[in-house]
Amino acid sequence: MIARVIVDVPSRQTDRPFDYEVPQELQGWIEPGSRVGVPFAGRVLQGFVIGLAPLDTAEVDRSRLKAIAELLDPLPPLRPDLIELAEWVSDKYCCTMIAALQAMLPAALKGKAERYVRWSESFEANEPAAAAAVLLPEGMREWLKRSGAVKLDALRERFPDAAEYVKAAIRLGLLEEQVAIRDKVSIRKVLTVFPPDNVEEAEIAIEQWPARAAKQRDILAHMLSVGTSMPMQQLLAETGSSASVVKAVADKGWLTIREVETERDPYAGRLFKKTEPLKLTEGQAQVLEQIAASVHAREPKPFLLHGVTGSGKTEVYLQAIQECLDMDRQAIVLVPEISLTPQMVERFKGRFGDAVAVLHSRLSHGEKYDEWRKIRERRAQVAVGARSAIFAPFESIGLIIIDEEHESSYKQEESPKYHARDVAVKRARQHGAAVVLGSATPSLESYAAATAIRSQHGSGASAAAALLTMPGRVADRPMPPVEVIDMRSELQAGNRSMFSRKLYEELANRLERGEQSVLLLNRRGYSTFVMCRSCGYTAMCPHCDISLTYHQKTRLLRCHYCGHSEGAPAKCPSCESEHIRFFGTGTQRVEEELVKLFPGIRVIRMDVDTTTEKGSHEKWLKLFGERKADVLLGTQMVAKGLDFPYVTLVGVIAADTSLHLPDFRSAERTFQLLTQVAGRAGRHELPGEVVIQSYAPEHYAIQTAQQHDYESFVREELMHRRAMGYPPYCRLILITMSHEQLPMLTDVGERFAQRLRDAAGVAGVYGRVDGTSGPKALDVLGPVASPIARMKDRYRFQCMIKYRGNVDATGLLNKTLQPFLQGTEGRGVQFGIDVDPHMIL
DNA sequence: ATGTGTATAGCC
DNA sequence: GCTATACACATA
Repeated sequence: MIARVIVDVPSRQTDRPFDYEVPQELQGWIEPGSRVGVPFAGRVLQGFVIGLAPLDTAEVDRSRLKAIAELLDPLPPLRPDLIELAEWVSDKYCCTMIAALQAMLPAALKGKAERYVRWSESFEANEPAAAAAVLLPEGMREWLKRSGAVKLDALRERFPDAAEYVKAAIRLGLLEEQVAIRDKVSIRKVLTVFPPDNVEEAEIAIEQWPARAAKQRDILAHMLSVGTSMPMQQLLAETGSSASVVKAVADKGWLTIREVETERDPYAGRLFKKTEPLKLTEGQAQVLEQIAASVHAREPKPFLLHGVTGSGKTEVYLQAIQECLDMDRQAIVLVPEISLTPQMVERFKGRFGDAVAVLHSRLSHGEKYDEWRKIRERRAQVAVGARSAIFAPFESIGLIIIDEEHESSYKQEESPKYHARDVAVKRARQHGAAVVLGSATPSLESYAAATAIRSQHGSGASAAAALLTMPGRVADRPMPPVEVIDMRSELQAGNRSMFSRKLYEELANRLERGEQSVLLLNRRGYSTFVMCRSCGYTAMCPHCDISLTYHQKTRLLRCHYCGHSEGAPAKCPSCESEHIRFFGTGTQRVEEELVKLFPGIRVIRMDVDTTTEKGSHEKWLKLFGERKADVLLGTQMVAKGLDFPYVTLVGVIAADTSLHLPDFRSAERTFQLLTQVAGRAGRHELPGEVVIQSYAPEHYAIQTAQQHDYESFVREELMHRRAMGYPPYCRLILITMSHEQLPMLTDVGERFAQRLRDAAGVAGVYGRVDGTSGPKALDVLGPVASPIARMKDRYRFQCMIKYRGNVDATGLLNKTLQPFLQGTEGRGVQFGIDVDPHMIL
């Protein structure tokens, strides 16, 4: 038997299965999905078995075939459907198979090889004279014989200058080298104390316990009164005793101490109040009925649920999931990372209790691994999590929900650069599951897929979807009135503050009434750079074409892209002027002004500076929820999914900073942000109000957001996209190439682009793709210098593939790239491919 | 002939 | 990505 193995080498050259013999003792253990250690180019690497085959089908000669060295898990961590999905991902997003496979597993399972050496008993037995003659540093011989296999690192640490001796001993055979793959984290074990089986006897023993061992007696009595096992730590805390005392009782045979496998539970000790299904509004009920019907029919059908903010989408999700669980099938709920707040988790845990596994990036590797195991071992039926939860190892998925489907956090920016929405649609097809894409502001791609636009052009990013709408808020609460303030006329009227008179007034009102406000600063455009006010010098990264950002906490300048950091200069390095200024974050400046205008105001500031610590995000929100602050001030993160009853004012400081970025989605992003943040006001009894400040109040993205008019926005935006020839009227693939030397890069870039055009020509699809609809076509734009023209000391150029209609663009790209990289032409040039890119910048 | 450095093919 | 290998060049 041979196994086809994908090895853990992130390179296109090794991106294919390698054949290995399955050794006798591992027959029956190894299956598709197993994680193994295999010898590869003179070392041992982790790999994944993606298939088994008879020995005679091996692609290389028997003599060249090596055997699998190690099996890493008793149960294969990948299910067959996930292997198939990985193949689909690697195809669609032009990434390596290993990158796709790794994306499906918790990081804890990315094992690395560790080297060991051990004293060879057999060598010593066969050639005792030679063994005795080998020169080794003082004490090493004894240590090695005593300790069995020792880590090479440990050996080096203990005998720092022994390299030559050790190498010689290995060459001779006196020391054996071993390699094993070790995981980053292991299953957590907790010392646990068990009470005695025979309670009566123990009670008698307590009566007769020697008086001078009162502490021991107390511990046994405590264990008896509790009656169940408990962690050692807990016992010590409850009795105020020490471990040696417990051990003494155990040695007498009255208690048992054992290591017990446990889970790291990030929500341990938290009680979630059980909630019952709420009565649905008519709109909610109709939507639920359609989704439930699809779940029951096991139809792999996508729905686009367009529900205004506050229309009660979450309750619909909850009840749809219940339908799914009743059929003994499982459900995945994706939420944007940023809105994966305790509030959100509480709603799911409250309804489904322990059946919920929560997966998000703030968990430690170990915690994530444990939540993942809960799913694989069928102890959880609902996975709630960010992007990567789409790969939750369920057996039979009935429903996949993507909340706030327009969020850009569903697109992974590293390889594999997948979009969770598209993966969801594919996975749903595999399982016969329904998909619900929910949003108050659907992405144009999804909206186009759910309406006629797609059928006209056949080029939507997602499959055709059915459109469901919930136009009204729960309890018929009105959408909050939105006022747009023209900041240009504020300036004309002599107001040079960042607050308009209106916003100032409303803030003052809220303070007086004891109500709360949310202030949003559209962060893009503001940054924390360093500039000299005499000569205009700005601090740049020496490795990347990007300005350094200033971190107040550490007083360091850091590069966002490569991590380079340096001390902040006291005077300008260029002109020696003292007038060098460190511009703080935008939110910081707003906070300063708020405090100046409203002395005594309690402000919670949420931005990257204040929320990097684990749990800090939750902490601030909790404080705000308890009304311990008057204003919640922040960047995008305050716009998402928050729900506080006393928030009656939402202010947007500068609505249009994101409007004029050179990105075709900038209007869409602005509209989404404004609509979402406006939805934070007046969700409960108290009516809400929204104030938007802008320098471009006539822009359609701001006008339509003011009217809460999604349809009008989409109509206008689609016209622009069509005129400019942008998605959803075409599709894009961004190819970024990088090299240390510019001439080499431009040369290779030109040649590769030409090769692509030739390939498209041969396939008969080469042609201009612009706004007008037409037959299928593919165009290659560029190469041009990337917006960040140098990163980590490498120059960057990019090409854009633009295509329309049913063109296999990724296939064409793969077929062109493969031979290009094989040959000597593309030497040293790194290629990065982003299918359906989000960041054009 | 032997050592040191550098480019690169092939990894099963 | 990494390593063994080949080849170039210097050293004795």
